[in-house]
Amino acid sequence: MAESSTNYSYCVDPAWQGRADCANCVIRNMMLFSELPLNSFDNLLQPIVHERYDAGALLYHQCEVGTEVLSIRRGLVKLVLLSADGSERIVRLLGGGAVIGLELLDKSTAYRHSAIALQEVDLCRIPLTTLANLYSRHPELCKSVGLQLQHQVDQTDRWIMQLNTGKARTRIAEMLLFLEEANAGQDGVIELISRDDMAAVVGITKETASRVIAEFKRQGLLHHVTPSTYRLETQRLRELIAQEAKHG
Amino acid sequence: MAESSTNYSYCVDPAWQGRADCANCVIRNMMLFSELPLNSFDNLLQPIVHERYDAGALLYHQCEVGTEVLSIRRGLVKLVLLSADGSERIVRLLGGGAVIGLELLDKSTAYRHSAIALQEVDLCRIPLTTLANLYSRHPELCKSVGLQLQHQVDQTDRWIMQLNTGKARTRIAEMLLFLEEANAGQDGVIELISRDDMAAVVGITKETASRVIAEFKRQGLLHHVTPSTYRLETQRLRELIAQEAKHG
DNA sequence: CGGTAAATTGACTGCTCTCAATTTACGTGG
DNA sequence: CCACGTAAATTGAGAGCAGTCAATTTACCG
Repeated sequence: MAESSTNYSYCVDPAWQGRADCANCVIRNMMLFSELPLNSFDNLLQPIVHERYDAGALLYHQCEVGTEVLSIRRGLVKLVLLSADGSERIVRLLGGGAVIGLELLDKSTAYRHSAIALQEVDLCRIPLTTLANLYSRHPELCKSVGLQLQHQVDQTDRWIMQLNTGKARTRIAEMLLFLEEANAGQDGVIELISRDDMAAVVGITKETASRVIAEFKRQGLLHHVTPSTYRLETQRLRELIAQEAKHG
Repeated sequence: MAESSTNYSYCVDPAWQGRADCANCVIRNMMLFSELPLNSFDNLLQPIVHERYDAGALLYHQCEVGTEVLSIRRGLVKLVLLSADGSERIVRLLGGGAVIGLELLDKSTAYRHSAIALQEVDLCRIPLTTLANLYSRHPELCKSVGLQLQHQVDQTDRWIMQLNTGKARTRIAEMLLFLEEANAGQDGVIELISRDDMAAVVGITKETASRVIAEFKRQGLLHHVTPSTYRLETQRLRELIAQEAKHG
């Protein structure tokens, strides 16, 4: 199991930031406020801030008292649970369109996970007060929140079923296909995550993850494209998964 | 992994049923409609039906087209995902106060799991039309739905972290503690689930589950109380879990 | 009391973990 | 641009835990 030896740098001063322009948001149709009329964002007491973070940045920390919900515009974010003994487990990977920190709406004051950027990430920080403000004028916003939660439930169900069941080879294969979908992978080209992160996703050790990935490379299921990206042989990966399943 | 050799009997004609009396519901304060005024339930076009099922009854089936959300009043229900190869995985255990089938609100037509009673279960079937009806008059109902979803997210996170991580002994111990909480166990007395179900919960084989439970009995962590119930030594179980963690 | 399903137990295999060594990749500073 | 240092990834060897298959016992329902 992965050790939490890493000290994630807390990005207090993000590389890029500014007041968000929700009305002209490029991916507005996938975002939390997609159902709201364009003029809803005038006169907000607290502005919605648009920020950019580098890979590795800590967006918020488990148990930290929070006052903002984060809407991801671009890039991949991991939600991590820390256990008593220092090991950590990744319970979700979320990309553009996802909203994290929604547990704050549940009367609680603290975030329930640590959220860490796995790639360069663009996001909007939405203060709870702003959300309450918008909500009072647009109750239908609640439906969007419900959809967000339902998506997270769905992802976690898949997490258990596909990524945390079966042999290591199968799990890693499923994880690669998952990454490909999350990345909206052009032509099956994805950015791999670290072996530690793979291990924390599928519940094996980093050594086993490394062995499996190395084997996949040798078998031509993974092709080096650029220093940081790989192309997946998605069809063959799917066959491999089906094969393991049949064997039982 | 557990095989889906069992054919669950579809309980079309439940043992006990009648129109629900929501205004006088004994556990109204934990239910979906707890925030609604008492007179909201008059003039409903479609009645909310109260039903009772035996252990083993199939409440609904994965992929079945559904028109009702189920509010559990009493008893334990498992949500099961079936994989391509016939193996199954339990992704949630829900008791009184939980609402299942909420994925139907998400524009989808089919249930995403199979729901099966693990004990005698009392529940209310709430037609989607009734829910829409109530919702139009009481938008605050949306908040209750959000809470339900958030609870399910929280349970699934714990599921991955505690019940699907570590050695078999640890997982089973965590599962027993989970059952104890779900049962609101009097004095730590719980009704055990089958070894197959345990296996499908924590992701091991039924044989390993059996070995661990047998060992726990021998070590006095589990005491026979009645033919169907056992008392847990919760404190010692917690110590066992902490022990395994330290060893790492 | 008999029949069937569930649980237990055994023996053996095989996968994954663990610990350790080595190689590769990467960012920094010369 | 290259040299260097550190972190990440790869690989090996051995042990241990869980999976598999099979036999036996126990529990439960009629």
